[in-house]
Amino acid sequence: MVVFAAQGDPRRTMALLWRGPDAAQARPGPRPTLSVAAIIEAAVAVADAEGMAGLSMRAVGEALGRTAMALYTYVADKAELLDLMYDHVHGELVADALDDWRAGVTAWAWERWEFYLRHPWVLHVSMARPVLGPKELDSAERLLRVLRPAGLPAPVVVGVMSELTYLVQGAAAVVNDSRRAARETGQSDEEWWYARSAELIEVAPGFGERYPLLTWVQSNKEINESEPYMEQEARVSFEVGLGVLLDGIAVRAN
Amino acid sequence: MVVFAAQGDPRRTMALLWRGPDAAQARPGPRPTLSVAAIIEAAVAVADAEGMAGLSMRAVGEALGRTAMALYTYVADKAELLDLMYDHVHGELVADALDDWRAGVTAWAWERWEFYLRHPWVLHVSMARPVLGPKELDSAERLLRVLRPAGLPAPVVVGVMSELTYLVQGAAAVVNDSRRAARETGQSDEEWWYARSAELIEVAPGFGERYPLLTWVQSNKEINESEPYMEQEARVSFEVGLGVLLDGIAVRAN
DNA sequence: ACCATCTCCTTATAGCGTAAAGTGACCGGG
DNA sequence: CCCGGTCACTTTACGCTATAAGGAGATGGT
Repeated sequence: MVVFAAQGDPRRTMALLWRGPDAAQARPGPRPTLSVAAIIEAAVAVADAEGMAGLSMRAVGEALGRTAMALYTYVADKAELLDLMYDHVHGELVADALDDWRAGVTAWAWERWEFYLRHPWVLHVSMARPVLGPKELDSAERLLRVLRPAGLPAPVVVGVMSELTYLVQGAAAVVNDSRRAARETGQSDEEWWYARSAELIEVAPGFGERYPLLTWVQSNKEINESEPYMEQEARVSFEVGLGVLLDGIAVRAN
Repeated sequence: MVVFAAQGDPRRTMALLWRGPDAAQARPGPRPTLSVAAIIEAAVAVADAEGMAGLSMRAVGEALGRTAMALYTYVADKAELLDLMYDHVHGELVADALDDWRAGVTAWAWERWEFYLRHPWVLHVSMARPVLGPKELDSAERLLRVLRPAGLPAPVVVGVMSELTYLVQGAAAVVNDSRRAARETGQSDEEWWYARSAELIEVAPGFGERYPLLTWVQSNKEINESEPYMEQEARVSFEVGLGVLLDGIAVRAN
């Protein structure tokens, strides 16, 4: 369900992204009862609540008391709407440079973490054809400002920027997917894991001999029962991974 | 389009994964003309060629000269088929420990890179409810063997393992998505980028002043015309990111 | 007042996973 | 040797998706 930038009329989409909707001048025909902004807001609400799979033109229209087709007066198609949604929510991101690049990168990473948990559908928008809206570009520029105090050369900065993004997105995706799985199947992480490991032992006897290292890392985990299993797993991996990555950056800093 | 493990009868799926199909004993009724193995093979071929979005029960059935419904004699549903496909292709992965952990991790990473470019649909299978098939677990155990010579404590190993996976998957996803976009839109990376940057300049004058750091990193790129733009971008980011991460691991090694 | 124009609706199409029911081939027991 | 139970496979159908096409009705400029 990865989706690309609108292909119908990129110029139109870019104008909507950068100039906002055209000023309403008096014209024949009934007065519009919706607006691009209202549609974006409703669509974000639907996507936040129902996920990317639940984001349908019908659902957005219904949230606004209209039919699906009514939306096509305001946006070219679903891909354009998604571009607008994507750039819109990037306005929530504000992390900027701190004197200490390490503190700055850490703050940036946690802001992103929260952001992707708040808007899981954003992870399903492809980065292969970036939207290039103002809010997305603003947030990219700010990440570069955050990294600047480390004094890395340009090619390394680009690589590190991508890597940080992949790390947060990958870990956040695990949390999002496990929450969705728990909701859709009615089975919590713990219930799922308990059932699966029982089956695994049954069907694969001699697990400990065949997988000594998996058994080793698994047995060395401290489990906090107050947090769903996969969420804790992903969050701790994120923290550790971020620390290792920061150490790697430090090697090349200054 | 992220998909989870089969939920209908996990025990059945686990048996298929670990024991293979049951031995065929003579029974009334017409002889089967298909097999789970043949269906998996055909489904992988369809998914490799058409992507996750093109993987439909109808398409797989057609590839085998049958209807979609014929498959349901062999697999419980599409989710179970996907689990079987997922574990099956993990049999292609063979990277194992080398004396030098750095060389070992590098070899592992590039094997994964090629793997995800060969099977783009694998990136759309969620890690929140792992399949837990033998081939997937074998490859996880081997990654742990690759990392062992670095002598990291167990919690760090888990974090690093996830981080390496997120890095390869994230970068490979960009390549896969850009190839798919080029195929579906008939517009190469270069054509797309050229058109979009022209629109960007038109709609956002003063780009250089508003985005000095983006302008800086962009102008410091060497572009090799023989490789599609986004692919080169992703591959170079992957190389650089991997190097930085290895440096970070080295800080904690021994 | 009229008409061009615009918003919004209804209808229709092709494709998805899969439930339900029908067809006919095959094997073991009488 | 044939018959009844069983199984492979097909057809049909349902509700879901994005969106093309065309119609209804409201509005502002002339």
